[in-house]
Amino acid sequence: MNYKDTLHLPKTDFPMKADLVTREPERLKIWEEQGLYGQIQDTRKDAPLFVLHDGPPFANGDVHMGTALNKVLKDLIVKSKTMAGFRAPFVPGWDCHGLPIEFKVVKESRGLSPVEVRRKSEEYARKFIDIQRGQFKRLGVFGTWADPYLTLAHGYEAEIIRAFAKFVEKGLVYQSKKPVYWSTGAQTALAEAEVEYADRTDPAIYVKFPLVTGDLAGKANMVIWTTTPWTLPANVAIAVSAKQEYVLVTLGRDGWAEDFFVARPLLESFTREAELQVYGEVATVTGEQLAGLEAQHPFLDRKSRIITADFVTMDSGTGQVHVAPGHGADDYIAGKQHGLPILSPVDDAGKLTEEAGMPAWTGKYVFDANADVVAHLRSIKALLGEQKYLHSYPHCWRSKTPVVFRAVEQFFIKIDALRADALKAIDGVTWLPHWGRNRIYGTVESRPDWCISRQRTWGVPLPVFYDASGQPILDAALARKVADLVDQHGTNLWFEKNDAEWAQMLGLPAGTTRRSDTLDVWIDSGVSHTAVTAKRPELGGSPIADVYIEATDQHRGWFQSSLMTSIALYGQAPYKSVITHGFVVDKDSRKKVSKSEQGTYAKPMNAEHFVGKYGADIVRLWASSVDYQNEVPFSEESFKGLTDAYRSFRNILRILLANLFDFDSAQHAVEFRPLGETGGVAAWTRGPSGEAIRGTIIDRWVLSRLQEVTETCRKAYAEYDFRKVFQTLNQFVTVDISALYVDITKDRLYCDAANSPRRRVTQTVMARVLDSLARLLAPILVFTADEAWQFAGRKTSVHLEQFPEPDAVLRDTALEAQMEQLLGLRGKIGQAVEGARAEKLIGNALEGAVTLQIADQSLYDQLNGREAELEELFILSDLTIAVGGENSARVIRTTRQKCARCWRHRKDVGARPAHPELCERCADVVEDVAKKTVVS
RNA sequence: GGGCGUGUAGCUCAGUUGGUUAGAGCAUGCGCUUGAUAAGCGCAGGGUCGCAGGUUCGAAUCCUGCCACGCCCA
Repeated sequence: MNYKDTLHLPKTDFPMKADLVTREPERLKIWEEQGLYGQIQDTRKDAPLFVLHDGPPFANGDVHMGTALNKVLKDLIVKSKTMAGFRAPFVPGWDCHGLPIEFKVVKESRGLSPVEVRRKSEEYARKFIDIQRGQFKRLGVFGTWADPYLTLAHGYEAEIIRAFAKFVEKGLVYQSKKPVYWSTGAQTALAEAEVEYADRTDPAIYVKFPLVTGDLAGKANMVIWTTTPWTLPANVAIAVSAKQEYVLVTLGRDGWAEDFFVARPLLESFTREAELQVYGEVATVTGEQLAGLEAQHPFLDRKSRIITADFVTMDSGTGQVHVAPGHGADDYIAGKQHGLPILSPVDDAGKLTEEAGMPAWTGKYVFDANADVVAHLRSIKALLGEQKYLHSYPHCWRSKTPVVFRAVEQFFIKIDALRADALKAIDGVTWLPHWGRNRIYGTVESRPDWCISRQRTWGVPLPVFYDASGQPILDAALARKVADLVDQHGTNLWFEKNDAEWAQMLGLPAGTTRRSDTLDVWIDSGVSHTAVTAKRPELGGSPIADVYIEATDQHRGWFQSSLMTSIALYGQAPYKSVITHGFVVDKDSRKKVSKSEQGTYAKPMNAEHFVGKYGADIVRLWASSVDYQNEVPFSEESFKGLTDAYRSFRNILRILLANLFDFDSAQHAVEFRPLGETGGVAAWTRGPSGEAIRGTIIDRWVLSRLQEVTETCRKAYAEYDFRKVFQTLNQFVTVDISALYVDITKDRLYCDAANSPRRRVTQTVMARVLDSLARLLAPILVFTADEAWQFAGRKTSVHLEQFPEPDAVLRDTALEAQMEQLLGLRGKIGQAVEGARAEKLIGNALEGAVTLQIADQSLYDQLNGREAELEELFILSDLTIAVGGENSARVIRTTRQKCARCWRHRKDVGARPAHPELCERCADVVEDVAKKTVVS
């Protein structure tokens, strides 16, 4: 007879195949229709507020795995905080202005007017905002997607200008002609964060400067070393090291010889590299003694003054440094100290101007002019040596052209006025990982004044007017008036109206002009604490957020720009804690995945590719499984491994659901109760009849483990340690639930009478595990957890729920320890069974008769007489236990008969004459089933 | 070149104040099951814990140096 029909086999419609790629969008649509995000906020209306403030991604390019990691991590925080009982709104944003967009637009169509460039740039930004928004939503990220914050919104732009007004009011803004990083490719000043270093070969030359004052006038020469010959037209001084010894030596070659000053430590390397002979030493002086003398510029009618400076090192060169205050930061400072002129005879495109004083070079790109300068120096016999010099040199991150230092009129924010407060504020912030504190501290400690003006079109205009004489009017009230107009009309107004119209609108005298400079985009995103955090009612009205989380490069970027502006505006940091994550890098090349490299990868790196191939839940599982605090190596291979982890989660949810097919918790659930005096062990009482049933070891153990897992996960979520959540749940699911609990309880679930107490106990435990698992997984597997929740018969989304609370009554550490021992014994049995199998004694373990020898007397005493429970626990038919020796197991073939229904080999098979093939338990069940069938 | 950080099995990661034979999941191999079945279970192989010294009865863990990689700075 076939008894299969009398079993309670698992049954569910929850599909084994996830098919996330088609199913996720359907669920997404339902969530949207229900307004799930709004519902979540409603359920948390009165809960304590937790604000994660979104750092705005740039509105350019597709969402790649790096962006996806960032956004998913944010979502994991927001969702886990929500489920921990907070009201955690998420307002996503985009950084919309800036060079990369303008660059693309200008490249596409040349010769556009500023107004047209801005219109196209906005179009471009909005296009990518839509693309990215779609991709972020598809990843299951919840937030106010219909109403994000955009730095190009009129209201936001107005706040930027108001912030500027405040800076002006506090006397933080000044204008100065100062050397800045200048991109000749993009024709603008660059922020430090926009500069990247790359190798480059330049001519390194030694240049003669004859002394023209002092005793040695006409008799001795200075000699400098430089790798930027094109800056020589701007030379106004030569710096020496005050305390350093300089030796006057006679140098020459091929019959020619002259006297030169050279720093003693560099004499050897200089003469070797310049291939000069040392004919004799004439005198020795210190740098201080040289100071004040003047040398003749090699090709211009100008004197170059000898000065002392700290930045002169003995690393390379001659110990005499060519100083061009218009072309270097150190040079500028030295120039200021000594009252030297600031020359910068280079135009926006990096071409030498007439001011350079060399008509033949006018219009030459500076890096091309190098060769002309060298040739000219050689022809006038001022060149003492030349080499090719490979060095790491700053380049523009956008145009990839080498950067020049160029002095232009720019506006700056005085960092010195903010530095002390900023450093103090840094120590009031929690940095995660903790070394982030040092990172930003060092950056803030050493950063120079903030150059906030840009010669670009796609940005917020610098709200400064110039009087008839061309002097800037730095006036907060005026800037605020501009802000009010911008609030209504947007910043396009600045470009659409002319000077006269602006003067009229603001009541300024005729002849007042304005310029086309825009503000550094780091100001845009840097004031989001004011334009968003403080302004959005749902975010609580304070500019201070609970947490910022971005990639590590933002220590120099957004974390810092936000900090400095916040210090200027409020005197405090805009965040309570800052978390950083590493970059996603290609596993093989170790190359960072970034937008500017997009399209250059051999392998796909777009989030869309992986979402479309595997599903968002897999991408999220990936994000939760990696060590995000470090660099995150990424390959499709390792990504595939996660699909297996996903499957184990899904299959567990499925088998739990399936085993609960005839379980109605209101009707069948048993109660958990402490056992009282016998200890913390839990027992159960059945509802209606009230008889006490003690759960078996495995039930009580799983419940205990569930409490531990719950506690661990809650704590890990609170510490943003998602990897730990992943590991913990993964192991719980694969080992404790799948390999142990589900496997062990199959017999009772399938074969016991439907209402058998131990069957209902098991289902009660499984229901509890399912419930906890779905909640604990919900922030990570947003779609799958919700799907399981729905199949568990819940009418609303799991995302409206809270995390389970660990129940101390159900925790039983003594039992856990005992289980540890039992699992050790289980291992011994497993090995013995394998052995017996290899010898063809048995096929499967149920055919074996196992004798288990237990070394520990007290364990044996506890187990003796509980063979039936142990047979179930070890999934055996025939177990005998003995004590002594060491833990071991022996297996022979059992002599017991196999029950045709439960397939176990039992002593009592055939005890019921009516059912000769069955064990008693199965006979009872079958008879009961038969009766019922007759009745109905 | 300087600062910060990282380096444990093919992959993703655990390794408590130093303490038995360094663990888990996945992957691999070999079996079992066919009543979770495009599933489930078991067993096995796989690591000189980046390298070299040192402290210690004992080091993946503490110290020093080096190597590789990353970020930041020059």
